[in-house]
Amino acid sequence: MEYNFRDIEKKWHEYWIANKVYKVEKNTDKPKYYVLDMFPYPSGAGLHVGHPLGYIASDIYSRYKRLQGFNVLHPMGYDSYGLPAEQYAIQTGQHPEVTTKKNIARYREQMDKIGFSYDWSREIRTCDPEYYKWTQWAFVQMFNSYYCNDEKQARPISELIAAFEQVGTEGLNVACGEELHFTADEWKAKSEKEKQEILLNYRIAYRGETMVNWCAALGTVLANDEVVNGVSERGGYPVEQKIMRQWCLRVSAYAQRLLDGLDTIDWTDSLKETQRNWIGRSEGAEIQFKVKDSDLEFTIFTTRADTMFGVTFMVLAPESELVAQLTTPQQKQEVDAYLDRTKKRTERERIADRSVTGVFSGSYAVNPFTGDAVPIWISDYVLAGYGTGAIMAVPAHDSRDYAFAKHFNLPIVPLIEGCDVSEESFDAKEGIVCNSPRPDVTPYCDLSLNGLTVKEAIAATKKYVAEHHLGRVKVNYRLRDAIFSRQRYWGEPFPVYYDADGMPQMLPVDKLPLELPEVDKFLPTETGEPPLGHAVRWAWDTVKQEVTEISRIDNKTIFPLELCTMPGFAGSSAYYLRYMDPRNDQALVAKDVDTYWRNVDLYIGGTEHATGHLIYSRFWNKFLFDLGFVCEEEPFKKLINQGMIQGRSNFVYRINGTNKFVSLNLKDQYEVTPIHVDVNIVSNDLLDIEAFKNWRPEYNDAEFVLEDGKYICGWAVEKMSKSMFNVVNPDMIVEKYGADTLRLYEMFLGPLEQSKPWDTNGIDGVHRFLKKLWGLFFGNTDNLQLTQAEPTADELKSLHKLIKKVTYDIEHFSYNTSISAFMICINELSSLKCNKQAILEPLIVLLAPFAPHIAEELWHTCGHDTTVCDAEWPAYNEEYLKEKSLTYAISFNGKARFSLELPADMPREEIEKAALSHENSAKWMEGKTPKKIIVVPGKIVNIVI
RNA sequence: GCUCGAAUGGUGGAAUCGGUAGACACGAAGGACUUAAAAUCCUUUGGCCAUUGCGGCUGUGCGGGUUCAAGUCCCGCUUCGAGUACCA
Repeated sequence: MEYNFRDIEKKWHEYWIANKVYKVEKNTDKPKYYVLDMFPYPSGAGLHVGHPLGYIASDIYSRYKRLQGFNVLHPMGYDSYGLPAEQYAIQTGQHPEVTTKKNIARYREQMDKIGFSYDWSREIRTCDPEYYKWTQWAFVQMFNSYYCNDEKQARPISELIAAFEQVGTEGLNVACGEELHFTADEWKAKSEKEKQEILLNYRIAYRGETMVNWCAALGTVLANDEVVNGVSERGGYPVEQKIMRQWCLRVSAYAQRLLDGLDTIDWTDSLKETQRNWIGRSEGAEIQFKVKDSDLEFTIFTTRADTMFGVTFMVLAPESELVAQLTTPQQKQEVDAYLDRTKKRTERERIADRSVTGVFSGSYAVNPFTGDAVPIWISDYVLAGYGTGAIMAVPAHDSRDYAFAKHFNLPIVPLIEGCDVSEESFDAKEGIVCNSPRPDVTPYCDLSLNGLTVKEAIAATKKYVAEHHLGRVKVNYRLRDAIFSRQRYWGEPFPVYYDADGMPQMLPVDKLPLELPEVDKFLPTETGEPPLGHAVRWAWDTVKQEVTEISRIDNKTIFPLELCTMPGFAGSSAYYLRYMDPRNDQALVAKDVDTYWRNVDLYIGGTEHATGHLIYSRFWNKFLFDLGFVCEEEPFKKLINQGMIQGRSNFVYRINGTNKFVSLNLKDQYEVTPIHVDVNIVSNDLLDIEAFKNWRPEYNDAEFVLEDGKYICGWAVEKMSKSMFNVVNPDMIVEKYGADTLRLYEMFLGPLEQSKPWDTNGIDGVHRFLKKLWGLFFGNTDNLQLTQAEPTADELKSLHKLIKKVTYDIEHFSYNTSISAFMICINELSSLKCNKQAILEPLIVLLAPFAPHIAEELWHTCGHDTTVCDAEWPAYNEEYLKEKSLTYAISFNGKARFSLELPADMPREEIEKAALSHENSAKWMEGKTPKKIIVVPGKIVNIVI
């Protein structure tokens, strides 16, 4: 009987659905295991062959864990809010909901063909009101919370208000936008509006004036991780800096916990490193500088407190508030001109053009350590958003300050013994400090750093600064708060309206979800409001329900509802929690359900989310943890990044000026132009000439220069994209070879975590393997050939070797080598002509995670009426693996020379004797006596002569 | 620039703790079956030399080192990839 994968796969898909084989419920009798894929954004292009790579890997692991007796949660859903659907809607007028539904249906159809073991009854979609109710709910919780630095956790904002009423800001240590100081009486005297303004400074979800990445082409702001190389990640449009009032999440409050948490989870070092860099903790000091001939004072941040004696100028960011205060009348014109020029530059231009620019403010600062007055400059190499937006410049030991000093001819004072700063700065934090203070000047303060190492000098300076109230020790983080507003339609609406004072108010939780209204246009309104501004009725009706006294609403406030929507990462930040309890309308996740499933044991997805989703999710989860809604602080215990599948493009070579194409190895004899050819009409780099002629009309009468009667195409690794004609759809592979072959082949391609080009060239090998396996059961006949005979030692050894190997490999996500092991085992059993049920049945179970369809078919063929998913993972028996004899490599001075078969239980002295007395040994001994003999049991005997 | 990772036959890759490098698969060459093709099976396949036999030499990007023994560990480079980029 032929291995008819089409019938088999169809049959078992239907069976799995009909019998709800993959449905999973909380079951306290069994240990739980939660395997999660990063849910996809359903794009119009459908899945290509790269998408399922991670899904197959996680499916194998889920099925394996289930066979081991775990209750496995393995869900799937769709990240269905986002820019592309909306962009498409603007272009075509098709409602994003329509295209999204269509795309989801296509994704589902494609995924179903591959035979995943998802529990589809738990499917979620981020654009579903039942789902985004809980996204909005979480936002309300964040609005109603602040972050307490002492307790290192989020607390209800009501506690903060109570504290203000009792003691004001006395002893306050909380995360905030700017440090405010007031007494309890002052607080009580404030108007309601003033109080609300102040509270926004502390809320975890707050509205703040922030410098945002504004993308004019998309008409919206973008988060830092959505901007790549100064252009938008989606679409590649230019991005500029702009100050806007936006909803923000105080992610920065969690910076230290996000950093510390990395030590408790099993992620790759490189991914942890990426997150550490993104969080960007740096320890340093804030030091105050007085302005000469003025009462003004300002603060700078530095990690090199040891270089205080080498400060030769100060620099302010152009956006700094200090610029206006410190610019002298004489310099005003020049400074204004500079600010004007800087503002006009987009982020991208600033990145592209690194030339040194700046302007003198006219003011001088007094170095508290030397008493020197140093000029204060303004330059865009200092960033407003980091530290205090002002720096002390030490050109001798900072390359940027150095470039600036050279350009504007400012002094450079070296502070490390023996360093040469004539050509470049000495940035390394090493060496012995000198010139601090300089020997030729009278000391201004009683601190001397001379003779100390840089490390010691930093510590000494910090201590001095703290003791003399010149500043304080400070830790800064690069991680910024997340900007949470998007001026878009296709996203979660904010459950927010504005009261008569223009202050934001949350809708009551029992009114959630606030549903996204219908609009007829997806562009901003004529008055520049976001697209939701078109939904006049919606805005009005929603607020009317909440604000009993309509008259309180200022008539001029036409849209008292928040018209922005939430960004893409909102919906994906807690979706793993919702899978646990997807239909619960009382809670994000019920307590008992949460304490059973807890968190994700294995998360598989791409590295592209390292600084976006994986930071936001961890933040979001920690926040929910603080408020007691979830029981685990980290959402993803173990994380594996599957590599990217690149495209493998094929080329034909057209002889210039003709319609004649020349095969790869002859192309150098002609002047040719390489042309991308659809990889789907190329097989093993051989062009299907007829298909090529029919591919496009202009090739109908193409001529060919062949080699050995074949046309061989060239190839290159490129991004998988339509324009390169290198997109391979999983459906086509499934159609041609079956889902099991696709699954095996994707895993066989190479290590899971490695990026690699898709190359169909080797797929015949794994397909052949399945056919061979099939042949073991049926031979060349139509009937099952299984016997009940006792297996031989060789057969048992072959099987148990496989069990051991496959178990080890799955645990280590080394799927490619376990498939090799299957191939070896099948080859061995084929040559042994093994058709014994006692051997083949456990083998089916081992294969079930990888190739579930054929495994299910053979399992039932063996006479089982339950599904193979409920079988038990076989255990191996070391007894069967024991060798009677071992092959030793006999080496002389480390160089292996010949091999020797020796009994397994031979004692060490006997082994040495046997090696030395072997007929070949005399030749390599060259008549010398061995100095030393090293025996590695079962492996090697090395004779040192 | 900084951080991290990688480099092994014609190709994808294996070598799990430092122990016979190249498993497994593709491709290629030759052969069997077949009128023929497909499918299937068998043999060879890192390079060089010897192939009338055994075999020998060499070999994991480059240069050093540690070790009885290095693809694997250490030092210094080269190339490629990923992330990040005026973060003071």
